[in-house]
Amino acid sequence: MADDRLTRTRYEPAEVEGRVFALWEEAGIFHPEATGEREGSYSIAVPPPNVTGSLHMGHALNGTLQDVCIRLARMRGLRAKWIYGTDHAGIATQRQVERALADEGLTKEELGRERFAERVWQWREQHGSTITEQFKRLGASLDYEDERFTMDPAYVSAVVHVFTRLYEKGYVYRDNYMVNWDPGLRTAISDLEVEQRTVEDTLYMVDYPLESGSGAVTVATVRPETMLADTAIAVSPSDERYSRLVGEAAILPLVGRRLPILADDYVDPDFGTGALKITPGHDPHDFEIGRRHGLEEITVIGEDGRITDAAPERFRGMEVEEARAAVVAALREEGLISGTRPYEHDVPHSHRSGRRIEPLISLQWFCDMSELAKPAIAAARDGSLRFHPERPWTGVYLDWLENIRPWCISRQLWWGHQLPVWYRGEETHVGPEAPEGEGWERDADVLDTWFSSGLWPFATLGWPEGTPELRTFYPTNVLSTARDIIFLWVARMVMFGVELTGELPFTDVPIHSVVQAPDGRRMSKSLGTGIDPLQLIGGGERPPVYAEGGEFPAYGADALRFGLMAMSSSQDVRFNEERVRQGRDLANKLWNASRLVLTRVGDVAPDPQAAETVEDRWIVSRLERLTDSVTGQLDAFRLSPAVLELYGAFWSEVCDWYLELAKPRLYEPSNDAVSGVLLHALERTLLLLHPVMPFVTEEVWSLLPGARGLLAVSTWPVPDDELLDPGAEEAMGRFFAAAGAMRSYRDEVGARPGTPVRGVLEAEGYDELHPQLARLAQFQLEQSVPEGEEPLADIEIPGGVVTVLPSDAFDPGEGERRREAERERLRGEIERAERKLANEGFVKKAPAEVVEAERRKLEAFREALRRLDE
RNA sequence: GGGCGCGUAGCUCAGCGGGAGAGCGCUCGCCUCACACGCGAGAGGUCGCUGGUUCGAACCCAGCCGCGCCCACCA
Repeated sequence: MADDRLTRTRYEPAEVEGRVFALWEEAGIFHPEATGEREGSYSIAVPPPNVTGSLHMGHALNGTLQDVCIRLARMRGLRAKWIYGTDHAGIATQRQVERALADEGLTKEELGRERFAERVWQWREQHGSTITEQFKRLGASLDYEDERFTMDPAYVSAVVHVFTRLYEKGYVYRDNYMVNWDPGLRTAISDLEVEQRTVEDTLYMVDYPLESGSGAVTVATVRPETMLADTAIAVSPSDERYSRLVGEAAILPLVGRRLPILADDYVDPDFGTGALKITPGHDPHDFEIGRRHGLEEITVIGEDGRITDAAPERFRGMEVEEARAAVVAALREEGLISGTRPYEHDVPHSHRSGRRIEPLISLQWFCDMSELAKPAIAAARDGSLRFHPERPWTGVYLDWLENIRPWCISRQLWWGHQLPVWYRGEETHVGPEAPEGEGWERDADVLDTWFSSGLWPFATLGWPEGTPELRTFYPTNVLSTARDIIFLWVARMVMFGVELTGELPFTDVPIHSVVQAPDGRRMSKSLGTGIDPLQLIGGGERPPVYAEGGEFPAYGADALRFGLMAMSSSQDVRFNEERVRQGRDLANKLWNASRLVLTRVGDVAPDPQAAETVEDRWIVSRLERLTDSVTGQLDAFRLSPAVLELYGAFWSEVCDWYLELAKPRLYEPSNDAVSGVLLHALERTLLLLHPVMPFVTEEVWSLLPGARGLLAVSTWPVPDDELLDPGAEEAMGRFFAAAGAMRSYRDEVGARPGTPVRGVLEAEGYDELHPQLARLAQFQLEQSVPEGEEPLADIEIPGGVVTVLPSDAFDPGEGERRREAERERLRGEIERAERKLANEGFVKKAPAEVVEAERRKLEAFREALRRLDE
């Protein structure tokens, strides 16, 4: 009956995982039928990884979390679909391919746009399956049979449809406006792709001579090169120093342009000199001021990051840094720099290229978000969209939406969704195809990747077509992510979802930890702080963030999953290999406990009703409580407590106590009753642990007696109050305390291993458990103190004492030492309790039951001390 | 400049108003017929500091010190 596999004393993930995963795939359980009914269905759309990406710790954590939800739903009998697919990831992918081309000595310009696109598709062919294989290694039960890509034809047409629709509604528009220009990538980027970095700059004081010839206005700037595009000087309306100059003009040095001096509230009279040079072409604030006052917008820095022909000839073609030096030198020559000082401030940088952002006025496409944001705000307010944990993420989400600004959606890239916009002279057409007639040219720009990602939960299901998939699996249930893309992605999906489908795309948004490197830095490939999840699963080289170096053992996927769930809560955590090891140990423990049970049980079915002893009724009862608690934690997305509770309950209650208690009966020839309970305990453990540790649990499940299907589609247990037994729980609680006290006694007294201590049990409530207590505590319990023997000590246990008799287990001298120590402790406890009860405030104001409990404790301590002193 | 969070055992982290917890590490004893990736027993915390509220505070409030994150383009 015992399977050969059960002879192994180690659980070997490498041997099991591939085999078990194949079983799931063959059974097709990851691909639910699209019945057209939303009722009875459950879905999650995976945050699509970059097509050419590879699995990092964030994927592993988020993937596990989602897989737990999906597996739980599947076990509840729902048609559970975990929507799979990848993102074309415009900038990231384009850069990878460009780098590959560079290795061949090519540039994308040499290839041309079409051939470049072909190269990207080829690249995707080569690298696109990597991440899929890695998700499988993790055990992720994604619907691999129905994989999507954001550049699939159907997806592309969904994107075109959305763009057109939003254009027709007036939300999407084209404007000449100030954007964040990334000089490295040569494209505009959105506000969210900009990060502030602290930079050491020099603040220059520059004198601008007045047109009247009587003196000069001094302005402060950290970017002297932009003065070439100055079109005004602004001062505060309240600044008396300058009030007489308002309406006059200054002459721009090096250029000679006439600069009107105007008053604007934006200017802070207390900063710098109180006079501000206005450069509408290269500063967002100045741009606003310029528009308010109708100033000319001059561009001296081009999209290539070089000085344009709008500047004096001697500066043209220079890089920004170069131009700055040249301008400063020229000003110095003319004696116009009246001072400098070091200046530390935050400067926008491109999140992608790391380059300093060049604010430029550029003709781009924008999406006005103000109307779209309204229902997204309402959904979070009325609780139909729920973040987990609710605080602080609901607030973070709302703050952003309530201050939302237009979104620059066009990108000057080659890889992505090309804008469905055609131009002919002054005419503009928006739609899937060019209008009739000659001479229409398509806009060369592509959309921000997040524009297409925003459609993910429904475009993957075939929207805008009313497909069976869409009807069955939309709206989805859960969207799980780390906080870093709440704005970039989550909020936009909500806005698009409501606008386009009329429904929230999901209702629950668990926000999980960001896993940091063990040293607290961000995990990143470039910093060398990343840890490859696959090397934890299958073993591999330890990265240098670990001082000790060496190799990771092959912990296995279950171990990694457990470790990630255990270490991640709501706040950021440092990666903790110990948790992964704990997961491996748990898998091994489960394996070995299963071996014990499966190699000994009789031919019976799991049966909680077979309980015949207190300990049987106790473990059955405990398992119901565990089921209830774990289910609640999982439903609330509190994975870490759930997983730690499962660990603790299985290890200590099932293994350390119950299995040990069950052994004598298990080893008897006729063991049906205990077998039924043991199998029930094992079965319940496997069910509860399966979403987190699918591989070991499925493997053990296949070894259970009797024909059964896959654990992955077995029924998630519902707690049954009928099986609770508070009496048994209380009795066993006393039993554990007694066994603990007796074991401590043995240890402190230095009892010889294997030799029982003799004693007499003089306590209430152990009738049935007498022999078990003796066995597990290693005592030889006799009926009464024999004639002529002098007891050595009393061990206090719930409901009485164990009187210790002389034996050859230890030297009695040790006993007295221990008794004295115990007296000390009790005296301390009594003093503490007396002091508390002497406090009038406590006695008068604390709830009666608390005071009463304190009195009972005091009495118990006094009683114990009396017994010791007898 | 706004906002949020964190500081609990050597380490990584739970707990968030009624006598300080887990895993690892450490100490002691055990290769006990499921498991040494194991079993049993222990040691180890002024719960960042200072005030306050309360009969009672790691937990609530205020201030401070030290970290971190998000949002924000005062030249």
